[in-house]
Amino acid sequence: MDAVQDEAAGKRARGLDRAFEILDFLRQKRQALKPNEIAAQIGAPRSSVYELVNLLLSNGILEFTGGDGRVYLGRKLYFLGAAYENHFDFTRECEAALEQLADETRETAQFCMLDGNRYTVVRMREGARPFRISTDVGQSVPIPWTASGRLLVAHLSDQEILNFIPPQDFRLPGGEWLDPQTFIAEVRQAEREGLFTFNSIVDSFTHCFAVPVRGEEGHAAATLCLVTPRDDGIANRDRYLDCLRKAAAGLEHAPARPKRG
Amino acid sequence: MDAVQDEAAGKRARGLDRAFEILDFLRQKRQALKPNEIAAQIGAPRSSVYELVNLLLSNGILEFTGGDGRVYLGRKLYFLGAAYENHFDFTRECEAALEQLADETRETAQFCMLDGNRYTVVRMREGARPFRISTDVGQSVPIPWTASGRLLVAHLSDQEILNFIPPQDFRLPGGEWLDPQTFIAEVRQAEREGLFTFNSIVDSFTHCFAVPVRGEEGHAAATLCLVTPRDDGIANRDRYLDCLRKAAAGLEHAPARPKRG
DNA sequence: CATCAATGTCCAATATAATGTACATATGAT
DNA sequence: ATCATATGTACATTATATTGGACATTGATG
Repeated sequence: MDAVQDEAAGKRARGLDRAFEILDFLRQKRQALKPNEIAAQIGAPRSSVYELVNLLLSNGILEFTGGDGRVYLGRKLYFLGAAYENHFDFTRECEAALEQLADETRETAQFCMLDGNRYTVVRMREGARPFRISTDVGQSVPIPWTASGRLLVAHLSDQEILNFIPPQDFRLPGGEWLDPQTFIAEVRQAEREGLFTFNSIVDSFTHCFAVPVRGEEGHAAATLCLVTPRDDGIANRDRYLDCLRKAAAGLEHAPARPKRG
Repeated sequence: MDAVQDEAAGKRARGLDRAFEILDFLRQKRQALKPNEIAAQIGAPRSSVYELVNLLLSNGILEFTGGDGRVYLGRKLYFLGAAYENHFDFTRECEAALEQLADETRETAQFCMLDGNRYTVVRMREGARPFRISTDVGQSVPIPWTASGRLLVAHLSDQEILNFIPPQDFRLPGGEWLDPQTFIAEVRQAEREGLFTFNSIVDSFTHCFAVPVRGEEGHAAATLCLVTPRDDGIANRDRYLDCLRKAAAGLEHAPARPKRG
């Protein structure tokens, strides 16, 4: 992911950066891996990875699991993540908003945020349809692939957006390239309207709705989304958008509120 | 916490260790702090802390929050923690067990684990009494202060226990010292009986019950506890222990189960 | 005003961390 | 048996990360 800084060949990577590269890689893979596999797949020197993995193991950041010396994210990370969640206590309100959306629309509802320079589904409530439409929670995805992506970068200038999004993320899953200028135009449109909807680029049968959840600084700290079958989405467009806006209003300013104090 | 390795004076700390020391410190404090304050309070060189904090900020591990350049744990940690929780999916069963305990006993019920070489309450359900007895979730506490602590180290040898627990953690909150040999005797007793109960050392009015939740390796991966007023605890001892054992049985082998094979 | 403490930035020195390489072992294919 | 691949360990080299200390700024206090 951050292999961008390979600009100057033969440059050493900093331990901290490599360490978090390893952690992020394990998160993406969602499975325990051997140090050797990690090294090969992230393109890092084996000796460095072994050294870092051992350090992380001794700190409880990684844990042995799955046997054969495989490692995965450790309990310490759970504790740290829980502390974050506790501090910016958005979980309760978030679940309530998703619940409400699911009740009112019977569609799949998602709460999404940026994960660095990519997009991720933080929490999800599946719809009540016989055939559910769902996504992997916690996987990060290129920003341009998603409706929410248009909203989440809207506070940046055009140039900042281009700097922020990795160039290869404009390549869509099918292989075609999305013109960055087209993307930026959609971002500005989303910004003006305070919403974005489209027929999903990542498949051929869903329609996506996204509205911003604004944080203290006034820009989209997160989004609430609905993922629906195309027909239903287009048929219920106005009602669904109303539901989303209502739910988002209930969340505003919640994400940044500290627990006590 | 890990200031133990100050053994050789004038030794440089490794960036990774220092970084996680900072993260852990923020978790303990449960509030945003300025880099300068962090440096002063953990006894690290200011220049090092500034450097590391900036690195962690640029990785999303820390975030500016609270103004005045204060930093706290970042969103990335939440994502990593969520991935851990997802992999070792104990949350659902855990909540169910606590719910059940709360229903049956009306007392405060806790799910506890080791956090490195200390003890921490991972999840809690408050009792239904007019005056609730509760603890801070996520604070780490010396192992010898808790009933659970006797169970969580029972798989170690006597010597390993002494090496594992920081010596100063045998000092009780009142200032008195707990004899390590007494502690070890209690550990062995807890191991034999598969439970530990006592009048809490940290206050004068509670009685604590703890039973192990055994993981795949057969030793206590976690504990379930009840914290009760002393009278009630002693009066209902047998019933409460039955409830705990039943709830723990429902959790066994759950903590280590990966989500998808 | 003078002084002190708190805060952040900058920089050179050197202890050491990241790396490449060699080595050891196991496993499976040819 | 021979070779190739996957995996882990050990170590010397050198690029650099950690650190101490100088410096600048701000705000509070006497």
